Amino acid sequence: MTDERLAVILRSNRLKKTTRRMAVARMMLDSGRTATPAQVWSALRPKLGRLGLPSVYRILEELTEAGLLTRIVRPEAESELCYAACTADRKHHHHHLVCTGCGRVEVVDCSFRRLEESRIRRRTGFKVTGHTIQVQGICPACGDKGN
Amino acid sequence: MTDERLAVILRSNRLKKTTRRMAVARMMLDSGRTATPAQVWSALRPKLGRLGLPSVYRILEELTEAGLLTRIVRPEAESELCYAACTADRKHHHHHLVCTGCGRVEVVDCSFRRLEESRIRRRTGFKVTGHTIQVQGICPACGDKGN
DNA sequence: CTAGGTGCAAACTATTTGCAGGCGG
DNA sequence: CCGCCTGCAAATAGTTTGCACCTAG
Repeated sequence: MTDERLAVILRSNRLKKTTRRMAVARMMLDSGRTATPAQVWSALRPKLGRLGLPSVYRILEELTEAGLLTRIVRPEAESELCYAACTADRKHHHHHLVCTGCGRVEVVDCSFRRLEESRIRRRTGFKVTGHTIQVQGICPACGDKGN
Repeated sequence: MTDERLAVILRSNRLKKTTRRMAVARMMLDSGRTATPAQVWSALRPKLGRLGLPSVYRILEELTEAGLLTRIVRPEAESELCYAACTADRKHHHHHLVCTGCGRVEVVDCSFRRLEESRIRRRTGFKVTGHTIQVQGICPACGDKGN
């Protein structure tokens, strides 16, 4: 994504185009990988001079709110916040596929609703209102390295 | 589950049959609902006299290790530990269906592997190594109440 | 200019650990 | 009576908040 497009998105979410926001957004969008607040902080602090960890938390949250990022749950560290860029259309329900080797994130569209909801209702009587699917895997690059 | 059966499971996991462990296990098994450490603590403290919150954390962890409980992720409070009794066979891969009304937990067997893994591999090249599915819904009892 | 952004310090929350004393087998 | 169990206090880790100063628009 271009800086211009990014700036437009920030503006339409009433967020000023600041050095820190642009840097965080750039890093997340360009890497296509998961990152924790602490990881973002240590990656950007050298380049930005002073950078507060609380600012990183705030910015990641704002960018998520703005639809640029998404929260990722890593089963091995559920309690730690983790984000990834997500440029997929929000209206199109989808899931994230996370490489346990490098943190790379891919989007897969969702077949869960169609396939499972009626089956679950029939068997348990539960009316399904939502679901969270997080798929772990090894991306092609990491797979090649490993073998 | 009977107290005898419970005691056997504790013993086979090299855990002594103590008042606290039995009380926590009983509460979780009998309710069939999710509970956080703090909830377990406030429910049992009156009955047990002194009970340390750290003990509750330790016991919930041990019972999970012993296969009596399972960790539940609630999307609305991901960072807080939460457990539920899970008597389903571990070898039989399954998912948990959590009622957002009352915390009741049901088991649904897993159709994800069969249905999705090959599709994902074909489309993205990722080799799927694991997945977490948490389904939220409204149980029949809560549904009736609501309407 | 002025509202929003940011660094820093400090507060908070949930969780974990160390250890002295207690209790089950 | 030995070694696991537990309460308590304190430490930790991650996250959030308050506030004075700064900067984009």
